[in-house]
Amino acid sequence: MSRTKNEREDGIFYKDQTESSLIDDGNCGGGGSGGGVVLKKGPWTTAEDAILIEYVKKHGEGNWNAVQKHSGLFRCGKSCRLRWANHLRPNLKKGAFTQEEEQLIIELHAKMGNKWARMAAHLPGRTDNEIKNYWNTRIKRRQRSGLPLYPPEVCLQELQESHSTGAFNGGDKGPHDILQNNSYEIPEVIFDCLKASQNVLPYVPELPDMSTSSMLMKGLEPAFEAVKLELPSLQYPETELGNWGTFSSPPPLLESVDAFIQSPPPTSGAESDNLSPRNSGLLNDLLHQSKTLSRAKTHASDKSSNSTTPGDIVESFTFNICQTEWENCGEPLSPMGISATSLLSECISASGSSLDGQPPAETFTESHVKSEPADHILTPEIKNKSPIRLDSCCHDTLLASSWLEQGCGYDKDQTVMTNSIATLLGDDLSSEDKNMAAGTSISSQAWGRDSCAWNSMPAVCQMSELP
DNA sequence: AAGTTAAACAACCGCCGATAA
DNA sequence: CTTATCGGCGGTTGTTTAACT
Repeated sequence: MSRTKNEREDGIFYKDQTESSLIDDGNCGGGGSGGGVVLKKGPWTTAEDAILIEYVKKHGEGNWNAVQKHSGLFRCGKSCRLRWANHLRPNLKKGAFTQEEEQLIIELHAKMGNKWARMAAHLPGRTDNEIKNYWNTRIKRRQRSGLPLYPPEVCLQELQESHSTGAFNGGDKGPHDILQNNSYEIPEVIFDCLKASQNVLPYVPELPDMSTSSMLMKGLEPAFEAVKLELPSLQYPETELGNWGTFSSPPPLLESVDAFIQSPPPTSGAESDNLSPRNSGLLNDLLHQSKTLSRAKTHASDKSSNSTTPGDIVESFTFNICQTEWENCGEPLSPMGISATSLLSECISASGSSLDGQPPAETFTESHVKSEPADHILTPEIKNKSPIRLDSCCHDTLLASSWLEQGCGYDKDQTVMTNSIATLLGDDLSSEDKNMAAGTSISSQAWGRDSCAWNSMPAVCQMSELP
């Protein structure tokens, strides 16, 4: 699509241009640059563009708030900067991304996450906004079709790079790492685990930002990570929500979860850094994982529900693997602490307390990162490893102990757990979960022990309770 | 042909860090 | 040292168009 509104609408105001003009709210144009002047919003006209171009030619970039003062352009400085950066500045490359660019974006995103500006620096002529839009569209598209966001080769490449660059060197972050993540604080407890389990979690640079469930998913399906990490928190594809018909849990429940997830932890501000917006991907974890699990579970019995693409099959397959892995962990059935504790226990095991001198993390990686067939993963060897993880699953110091203890006692007192969850998540969940506990709802499928969604929950707790 | 959905694009908003006053 | 301002960034929303039913 090469359409440009300004070309088409040359000189013609859009409806909202004439109606939505707003007094500068201070956020835009800062400092009342207009002194109450009504600043225009909405699409730019070519006339405005010309003014801005002329202004920049004369005065150069920067000092954007002066544009309105000196050029007669009724636009706030921010708007001018954005317009210039995204559309008017020279050497901008227009048109669709080339395959090379797309590949680069994927690779860069695997390294950097949602650092659009940094990614744009690697793509001459492209803007962060373009890349961001591309990526968001890609996410939707891939998610809709049930495909992993990252191609396997990218995952492998990242894995190899993370190994070869020593990116897992604990507190000694290399320049590469620092450059890319200089604003991130890596929780020590997580990091220590990671140091010992490099193979499990190949994408070091992303670690501070990802939910623990995402970390686990990395181990299970590296390509899946970005879907969870980077999906804008409120851009839930409606088709996804539609898939909740498979479950009895409606979207509002998830919103509650999301609110819970995104609520700043009560303990400290530093932790909120770790719950930066990108961590909002957890809800998407829930959505996508649940959807996929649902597909996986219902695939055999309900082939008529949706047309199934090969990608769907692959992903469902993958999640059967994932699910089986969790089941094999034999961890508590509670909504709390499953995937995360699995992961952490994996880390703990690998960090020196592994049983029988086995390298569980390595095995883990061999099985999943390399995307080996499920029959490999489902081998008894793997299953036999489950006690190792189970062994330390409840040692997770990151979880609220009492709550976790309740959670670990799922079989004994799920009601207690249910009430705890309900306290946090509200009545919607409460009723759902009670149904589940009572075995009266099909949501048990979604929220029971097999549930990736529930398994994702502890990530929140853990991340928020990190020191 | 009309309605619906997905994709692409543009722009705004809010937050945050840097820096000048 | 504090405050205000600016610029940048990432998230989100809204609009338009193309494709599909």
